[in-house]
Amino acid sequence: METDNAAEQQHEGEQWIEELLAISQEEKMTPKQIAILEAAIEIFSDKGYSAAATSEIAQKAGVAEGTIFRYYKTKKDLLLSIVGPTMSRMIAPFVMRNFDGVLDGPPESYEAFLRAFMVNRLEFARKNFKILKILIQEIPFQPALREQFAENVLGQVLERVTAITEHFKEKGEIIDMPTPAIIRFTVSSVIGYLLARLLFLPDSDWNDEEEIEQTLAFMLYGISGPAVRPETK
Amino acid sequence: METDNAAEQQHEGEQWIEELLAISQEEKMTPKQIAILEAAIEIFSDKGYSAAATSEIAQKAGVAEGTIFRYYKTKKDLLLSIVGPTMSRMIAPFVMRNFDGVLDGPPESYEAFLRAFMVNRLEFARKNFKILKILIQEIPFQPALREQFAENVLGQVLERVTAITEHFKEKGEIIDMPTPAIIRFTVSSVIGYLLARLLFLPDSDWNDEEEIEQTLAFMLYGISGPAVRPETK
Amino acid sequence: METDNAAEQQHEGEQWIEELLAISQEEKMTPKQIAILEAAIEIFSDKGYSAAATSEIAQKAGVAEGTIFRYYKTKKDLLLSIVGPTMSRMIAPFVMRNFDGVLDGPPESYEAFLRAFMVNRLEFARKNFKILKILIQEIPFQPALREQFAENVLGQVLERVTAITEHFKEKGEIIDMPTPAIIRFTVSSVIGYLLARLLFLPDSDWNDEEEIEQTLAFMLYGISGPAVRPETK
Amino acid sequence: METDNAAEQQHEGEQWIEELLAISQEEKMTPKQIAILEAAIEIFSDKGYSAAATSEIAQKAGVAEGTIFRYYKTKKDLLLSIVGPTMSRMIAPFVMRNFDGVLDGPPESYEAFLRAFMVNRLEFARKNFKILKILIQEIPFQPALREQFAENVLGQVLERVTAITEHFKEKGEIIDMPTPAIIRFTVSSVIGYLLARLLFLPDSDWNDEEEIEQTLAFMLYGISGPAVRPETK
DNA sequence: AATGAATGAGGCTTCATTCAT
DNA sequence: TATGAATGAAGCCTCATTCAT
Repeated sequence: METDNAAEQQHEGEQWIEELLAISQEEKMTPKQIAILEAAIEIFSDKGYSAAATSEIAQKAGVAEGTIFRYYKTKKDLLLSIVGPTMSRMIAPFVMRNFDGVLDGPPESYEAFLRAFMVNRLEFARKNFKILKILIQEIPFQPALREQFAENVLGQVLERVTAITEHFKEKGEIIDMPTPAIIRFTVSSVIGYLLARLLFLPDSDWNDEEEIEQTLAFMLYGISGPAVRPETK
Repeated sequence: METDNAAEQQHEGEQWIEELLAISQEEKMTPKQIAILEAAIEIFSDKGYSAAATSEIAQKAGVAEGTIFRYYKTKKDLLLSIVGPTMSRMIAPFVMRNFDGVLDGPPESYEAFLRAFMVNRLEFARKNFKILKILIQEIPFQPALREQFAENVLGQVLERVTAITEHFKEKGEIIDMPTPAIIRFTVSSVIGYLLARLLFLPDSDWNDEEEIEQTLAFMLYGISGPAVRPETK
Repeated sequence: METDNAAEQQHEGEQWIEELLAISQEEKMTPKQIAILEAAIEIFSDKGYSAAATSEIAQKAGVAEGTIFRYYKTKKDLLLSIVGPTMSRMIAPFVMRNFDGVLDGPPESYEAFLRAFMVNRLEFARKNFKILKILIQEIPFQPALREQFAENVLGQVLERVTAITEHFKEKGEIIDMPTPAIIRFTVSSVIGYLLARLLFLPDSDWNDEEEIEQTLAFMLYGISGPAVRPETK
Repeated sequence: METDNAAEQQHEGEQWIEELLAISQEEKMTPKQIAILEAAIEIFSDKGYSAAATSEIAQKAGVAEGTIFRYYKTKKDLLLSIVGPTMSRMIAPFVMRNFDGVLDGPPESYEAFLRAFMVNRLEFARKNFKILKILIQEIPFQPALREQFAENVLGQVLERVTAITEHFKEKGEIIDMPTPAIIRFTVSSVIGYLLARLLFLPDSDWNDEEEIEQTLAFMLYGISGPAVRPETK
């Protein structure tokens, strides 16, 4: 964590590099390849995939134009090499048993589960912000991405999340409403927070802990005041 | 409503044309100009602004490529001519007094207000879905759009919505939480519904009335079940 | 003459219009056609023939784009309609007997002839400056113009000027040097003055009468000073 | 000189290439870049800058159209890269001390100076004829060129030439007439010769040495014959 | 006679990709 | 392995010219 913060302060927004370095050791990436990815993320994120020029990426990476195409057959390959693995890591917690890494054991309560989930994914989103931006921008236009997304997220993740949701519904912690709706509500709320936090107002003073608690309270109890709460009549 | 649905079935996703035709009568658009806009919306929405070729737009519109540039000085002009006016109409209800057109009078309750708002904006989003998609995709890359968005939405709309929210907070219909957070929660939930309804699963069988009621219930009372509701302990 | 000066002061550099109006009465030009010529001269002169757009000419002339092509089949036609007649008028004095209009009778002396010639052609060049600029710019690129120029100037004019020059050579007023060289010297000197006067330094204070006398003195006696004059040794 | 003539006969009008090759060795031009310049000079000179198509230049140079833009960002850049350096070399003799390269020492007489100057600049103009043609054609329309011309020629050269002229005026070799007029006379005469020699009648049989002497005689003593020479009366 | 909407060929320029070094 | 010169297809845009009104 401390080294993490240090890295963040050194060059804000490039925290993804630690993840990438981990991969690079496994997959034997050369420094040039890393530089290319780093530059590509920056420029894809800034200008969009279509408007980004490979020549500009090469320049920013400090390599020759041709070098990019030694590592990635096409520009689209480069894009997929960036967002593909991130997509896998994005949904990693869901495909592990018992949400390893998110929860150390089986979640005691739905609230605890949601809280752990938010903390964990906020951290992830912060570290991979630029890549996620590229992913969101390009999913509508890249069938390859859409497919991978559909298979993984709408396939595996939804299945897993549905199971969890229904588990807590049976335990009475969640009201009796169609599971898809419940998932939609929670996902909307969490993503709403992430977008506000990282995209729309990244420079505000955010008290993450407090905001997460408020968002949790909203998801669980809504925003109705005493005047309309049935139980307080 | 019925004619609306008929139109939808005729050519799905081109409902915007009725809005546009209304404008065309006011602003005297020629059939060719309408065809250009129609084609541009389709192609921008499908491939993204940067990846869309003016030659393809011309072909789809059934005009010569040069004709596009008689009406719009540049490709970017064409983009702005599409999303600019839509942006204005997007926020139109917020800048009217008492939400004319959304509510006939001042809203009796926060719930009634939210319900009217959702119905109204869902209708709007449905009619302008492709343009809204273009708008969302391009806002990050087009300073001109960002500016207009910041001025209008973050300027006028937030001010208006804040006032309404605080009005109902004072009346006790909304719990005592920071207004920005409350706005974030409601906006997230509404947009979450719109996206699921129109973008992610447009082909599902949606019972809009019921979904809206459920979303309202979520926003007001949350998803906690009897096991955790404080008052039922 | 007085009206002439008045016109000059009204809008400097458009004196050609009087010549044009004279023609228009003969050739029945409509006001629109005159406006087109006027605009074309301005724009051809400013940006060059190739870089001038017919649309800009139409706009400046206050006519529709198509109207130009009712009077002139092509853009090149328009050019030729401007410079062709001016070319004829440029050499007009040479093809008249006894230089009518330049000299009232046969020239008494070579000096008198040169003086009258300079005064007369300076006046002409001043009135037709923009057209002459177009002519000089385009002669290298327009075979039609080159042909007309070769036929008229190198044909008729040179013949006439040669005759005059040799007439005065026989009378001993001009030294015994090849006639082509003599013509070259005088033409260079006269044109050199015209260019300096009208093109390079049009805003200087010019005393035309004095400058013409000095140029005459140069042509006749050169610039050698007493130290090298043979006769003054 | 002989090799020079040989080159001229091989491909007429491309003598500039020797100058360019000298530069290319210093500035490391590739053969393709030289071919592009060569083709551009030819075509700009033939059709004028505006009417020249980069596609035609590429074809004549034997390269792909895109290659031009690797070396020159824009078509205008290509133009400036051709005429800019030539402009510098055009005035080079004037900015050197004592006219190095034109005169070996300080000029003994005004006549000797003028003779050396004519020989030297005729040689230069012959070698750079096409580029000079482009320069003259485009100066009125290219502010960048006009500026450079004004700064260099009207700035440095005039100053230098004025000094020389006044030097010889003091020595009595030049008559007492305003210096600007004297400069105009000489420049007109020299340029008149160059144009006749290279532009108007390049195919005549020219005896350069004799023509230069005659032109010198004209500049110094004029064309008046014995009948009107004051001193011979 | 005059218009101006429409055309489409052609202009300049960009850029992903290749390949000889 | 890495380079970067070279490519040429494709992109955006201009403009002379036509033609129905």
